[in-house]
Amino acid sequence: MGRRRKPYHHGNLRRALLDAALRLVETEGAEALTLRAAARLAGVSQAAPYRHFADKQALLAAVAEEGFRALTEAMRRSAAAHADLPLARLRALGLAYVEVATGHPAHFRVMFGREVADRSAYPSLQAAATETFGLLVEAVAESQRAGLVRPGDPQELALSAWSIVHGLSALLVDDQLRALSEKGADALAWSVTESLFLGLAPR
Amino acid sequence: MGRRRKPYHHGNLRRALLDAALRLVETEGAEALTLRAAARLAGVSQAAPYRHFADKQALLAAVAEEGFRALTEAMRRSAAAHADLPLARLRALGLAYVEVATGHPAHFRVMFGREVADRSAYPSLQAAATETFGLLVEAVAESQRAGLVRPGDPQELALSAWSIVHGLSALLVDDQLRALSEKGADALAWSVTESLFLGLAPR
DNA sequence: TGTACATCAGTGAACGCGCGTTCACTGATGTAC
DNA sequence: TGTACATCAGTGAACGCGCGTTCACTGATGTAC
Repeated sequence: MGRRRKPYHHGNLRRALLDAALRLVETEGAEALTLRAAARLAGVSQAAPYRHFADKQALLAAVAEEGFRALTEAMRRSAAAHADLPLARLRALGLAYVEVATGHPAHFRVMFGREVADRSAYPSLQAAATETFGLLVEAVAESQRAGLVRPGDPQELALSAWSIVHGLSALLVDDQLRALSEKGADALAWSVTESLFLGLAPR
Repeated sequence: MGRRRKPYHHGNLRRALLDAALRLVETEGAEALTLRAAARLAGVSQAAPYRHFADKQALLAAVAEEGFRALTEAMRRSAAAHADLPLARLRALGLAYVEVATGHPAHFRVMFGREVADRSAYPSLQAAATETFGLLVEAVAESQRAGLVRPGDPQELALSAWSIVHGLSALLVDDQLRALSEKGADALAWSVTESLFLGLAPR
């Protein structure tokens, strides 16, 4: 009762800190993400985050994990549009990957960079990343069953797919292609997945 | 004449700072590279570097540039072993790329990361990177002339090649594949370039 | 060959900064009886 | 339904740190005459 403008307890500070961290990363880049800045943005004292995150690494790991979840979600959604076309599904996964990466470059960097030094200390982060890759493996296997992808260890073939879309994403995100091509990320992603299916060798 | 153990002038401090910076990056990672640490390692005062580098960015840019030069050199050397086999040359370039990256992970990160915020401020860095990519474009064009790579804009096809080897390199360097495969980097690079040539689709 | 002097390459001390983290604390909540 | 008390989630001040950068300086070098 009465004014509750500044309640002592926040309610869901963990969530609020995570949101603040995401906003910081999106708007000012990964190096702007400090515990103090996140606390500031969430409107609490600089010591408050320690009730919810053991240290800075833990916050970064949570941010990275959330990134993998969002990526997986976007890829799944994108593939769902091609329910009964295995190859189109596989390609949609790749295109979505590049789109998410270029749409959230700083977040992408946190997901893959060395900011989280020891990933094995954060099993749920590890799991989220594995799930993302799993989508590709599954789609490759599916396409193999339909005779649309050549035989071979699906995990090995999926790694090629992952490499090519991850590589393009990294080059785009790191602004390496600016001088090279005036094409948009989506056009490049289309061209690169084309090469992935056809190969460089003539048919 | 006399003792010259501690001459006032260093001789080639710029080079010494660059070497120190490289050693720091190699042994302790990119975040250990500070102007002060480089000065310390070179045995000069912390203000001395400013005679040779405008600021920290300039040192980082020089480190990155040196990385691209070494990469280009390694790729060239590697391709030279297959003088008259265009496709083997192309593959050798890719394998060398992955080998250099995984052999010098921290250096690789400085080359591609956002440490150097604005690459366009360092034309010679820009040029060094362009030269590296140029090797791939040239090798693709060469293979096309020999009928070993399908027709198409060589630059576009080379981007696929770059993406796939860069992606694999990035995933390896960022320790993303530990859980996935017990294969070595070279075996993965071999498998991935195989996919690049053959494509995923059956032949 | 000698000398005055401009220029260059270092020194050493200091600045201000924001950071991660710790600490003793206090306000709020919820549970046992 | 009321109350004592343990527990929890925040506060605010402080710590030590290493960093990039600036400044007035000094030692060394090389060049004009």
